[in-house]
Amino acid sequence: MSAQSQLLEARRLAQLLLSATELSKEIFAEIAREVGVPVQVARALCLIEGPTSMSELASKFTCDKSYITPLADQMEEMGLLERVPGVDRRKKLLELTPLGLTAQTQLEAQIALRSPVMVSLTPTERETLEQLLAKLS
Amino acid sequence: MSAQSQLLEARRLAQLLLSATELSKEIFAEIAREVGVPVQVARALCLIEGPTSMSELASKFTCDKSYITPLADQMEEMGLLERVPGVDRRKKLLELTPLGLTAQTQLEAQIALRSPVMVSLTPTERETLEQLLAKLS
DNA sequence: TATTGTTATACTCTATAACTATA
DNA sequence: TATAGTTATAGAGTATAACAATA
Repeated sequence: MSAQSQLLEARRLAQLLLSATELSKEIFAEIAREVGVPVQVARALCLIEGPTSMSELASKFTCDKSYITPLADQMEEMGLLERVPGVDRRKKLLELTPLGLTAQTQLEAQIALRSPVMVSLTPTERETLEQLLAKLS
Repeated sequence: MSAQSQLLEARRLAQLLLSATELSKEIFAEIAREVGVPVQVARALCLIEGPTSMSELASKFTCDKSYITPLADQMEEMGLLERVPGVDRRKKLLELTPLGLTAQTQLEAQIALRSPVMVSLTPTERETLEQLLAKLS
C-alpha cells in the first residue's frame, strides 16, 4: 500500500473514531439534560456505586481530587448525595441519597437503550467492535 | 439480554471508544512535539491543502472563525504560512510556505506510520473497524 | 444588507500549589 | 512524614458579540 493511501486510511479511521466518541458524548449529554443534571454530575452518578471516597472518585474520573470538591458540593446541594465521615476520619465517603439513586437508575436505563453502539449495531457487530478496539490499547 | 448486561456492554464500548480516541490524540500530540509545532498548529497543517480562507479552515476545524485569527497569527510568526489577499478582497487565503509544507509532509508521514489503527490492526481488521464505525453515525 | 476577518471578553473544564486535619 | 480533602488561582481551548472593511 502506498504511503499516501496509508495516510488517507489513518485519517479516515481517526476521524471516524472521533466522530463516534463525540456522538456517544452528545447522546450522554442529551440523556443527562433529560434527567435534569449537568453532564459531569451525570458522569459522577454513573461512577458512584456504594460509599466512595473523594480520591476514589477522582481516580475513576481520571482527574485531580481538587476537581471533585466543587462537584461533590454541587451534588450535595442538589440533594443527590451526602458526605459521610469514613472510619479513617480524613476520608469523606460520598453516598447517593434516594434522589441520587433514582437519577442514577434513570441515567443507566437510558444509556443501555440509547447508546449509539446499542442502537446501530447488532450484538455480533458489537462484539467485533469491542475486540478491535481492545486491540488498539 | 438483561437490561443490566446491556448497560455494562454499552459502558464498556463507550469506554473503549474514548480510550482509542485518546490514544490517537496522544500519538498525534507526540508527533507534533517531535516536528516542533503545537498540537493545534499541527491540526491546521493537516487541514490546509492549497490556498484556504480562514472561514474555510474554521469550518474544517469545526470551530468559530474567531479562533482561527490567533492560530493563523502564530503560524505566520513561525513562518509556516502567509496570508494572501483573495480575489474577493474580504478574504485572506492561508498558503503554506516551503517550511510549512515540509512540516506538513513530516507530520503526515509519521501519522501514516504510527497511528494506533495502523500499528495495531491488520488491513482486514481496519476495514472491518471502518465499516462498524461508519454504521454508528 | 450580508459576509470576512479581527478584537475584546468570557466561559468551561481541569490542573497546580499551598493549606488543614487527620494518620 | 504522608494522605484526604479544600481553597485559591491559573491555564488551555473555545465561544460570543461588537466591529471594520468589503461585497
